[in-house]
Parts: sequence; structure tokens; C-alpha cells
Amino acid sequence: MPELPEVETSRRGIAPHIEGREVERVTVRDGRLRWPVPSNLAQLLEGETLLTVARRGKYLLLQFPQGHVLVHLGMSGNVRIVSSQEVAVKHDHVDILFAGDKILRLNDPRRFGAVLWAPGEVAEHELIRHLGPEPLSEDFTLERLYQRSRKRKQAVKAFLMDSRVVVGVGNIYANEALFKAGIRPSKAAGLVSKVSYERLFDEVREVLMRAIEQGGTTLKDFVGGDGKPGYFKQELLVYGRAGKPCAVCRKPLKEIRLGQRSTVYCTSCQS
DNA sequence: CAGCGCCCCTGCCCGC
DNA sequence: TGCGGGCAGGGGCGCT
Repeated sequence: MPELPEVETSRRGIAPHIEGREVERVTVRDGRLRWPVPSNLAQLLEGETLLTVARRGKYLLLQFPQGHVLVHLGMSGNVRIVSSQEVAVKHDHVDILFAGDKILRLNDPRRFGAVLWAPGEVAEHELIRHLGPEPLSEDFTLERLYQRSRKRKQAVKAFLMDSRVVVGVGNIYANEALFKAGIRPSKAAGLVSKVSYERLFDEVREVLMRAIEQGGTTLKDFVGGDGKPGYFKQELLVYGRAGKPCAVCRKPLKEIRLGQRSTVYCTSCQS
């Protein structure tokens, strides 16, 4: 579910409700996420004021005076703002209650997500420090992308999804960007031309920006911080469309597996 | 180091 | 209707 656009949508949805508010109570119903939720999380947060809600790659960063709560949504997670009137349902694992009856509630059926405490400088945290540039920032440049790709034999799709290369591009948007750039996903990253990387660079940014505008992609159950689904699904050109006609040439789209992930492309438009 | 599978977990869909 | 198999938006880890 959550790639960069969905995490950014979540961030925008929750931030106005909780920034500047004090934490009154933390409830952990099931702390068995990817890593155990710190058992002292309540102790750390209660009485502290949330300064900002930021994002780095697919991580949400809740900034407090002494450190950050790092939230990752994994494959199936979402966060929303609810009131204490709303009864917790299955898979509502963590609540952070803020002053003014605003609850930040994490729901994550598959529990691949994470809620961690990162004291001090968050950029130095082990899960953050090796991350590549933000695709929508000026740190992400064509030159850097192209240079990193040289001599790399792995498929360009896997290269694009490598968070050390660029953050936030997951399976949906990798498929979409490669289609729009006319590049075959299985082609070795090091053999893709400079001109193709120019297109890819632009399309990655374009597709992510457009998806954010649409509130992300809801395939099944993603909701942003306001509880609403995203509308980018209707703009998907290849993901989930195997066998259906290519939007450009009408030839049926082909599906293969790359790194255990569904990969859909047009054999005639992508080379 | 690069690159590739294997998992973690629940839910859902499909075929029998 | 029930059940087994496969697949799902991520990514750390261990192995070659």
C-alpha cells in the first residue's frame, strides 16, 4: 500500500490535527510489529509536545523535543486521526492520544510496519542514515541517478526500488514510471542509456507528484489521515492491468516477476 | 560490495 | 461451503 505518495498523504492528513499538541496517553494493544514497539513508549511521550510531523522516504517522523517516533506502514498499514468515541477495531495496534481528543491510530493487519523511538538526531538513525535522496527534492539529480547506475547488472526496476538509490519508489510507481519512460523493467540498470534515464528521472518525479495530488493509490483499503481513499488508481497505466490493452498501442500488457514482485509492461512500447 | 532469495504476517481470491 | 495455494502496496537479513 504505502509508497511515498501514500505516506505523504498520511502525513498531510494527520499533521494539522496533532502538531503542537501534548501527548496525553499512549495505548499499545499489540506491540508485535516488524520490531517490538518500545515498551517504554508511553513513558517517553506522555506529557511531551509534538513539534512536527515530517517524512523521510516511507517513514513518518513525529518530532518531539527529545527525539522522534518513527512510523513505517509496511505493506498494509495506515494511520488516521480519530476521536475517543471511535471504538478500536481489529488490527488497531497503537493509539497516541493528544490533547483535544485527537487520537493518532495505527492499523496494520500484516504487522510489517513499525513504531520506533529514535533519540537525538534522527538522520543518524540506522534505518534512516543509509537512505538515498528524496525524489522530489533537489538532492535527487539526473546525474547522480545515472552515475549510480553504471556497471550495475541488476534490473533497472530493482535499481529504482533500491532505497539507497532513491527513496519512496515502490512496486506500483516503479512500474508506472518505467512504462511512461518507455524502459523495459528487466533491462540491466547499467545498460539503460542516458537519454532513457532523463525520461525516467522526469517520470518518477511526475508520477509521484501526480499521485500525491490524487491522495495516493487505494488498491483495497488505504486511507489517508482524514480517512479518505486515494484516487490515483484510476490513472494507473500498467500496474494491475496485465493482459489488458496498452494505453498507447493497445497490445496486451505482459506480466513477469522480478525479485518476487509483479511487473507489468508493454512489450512493444518499452525497450 | 552487489545482488538475489527468503522471510516476517493476515486477508482475500481462485480453483477444486 | 470448505480448504489449500498463491499472491498482495516493504524491506531487513543472510547467503553467494
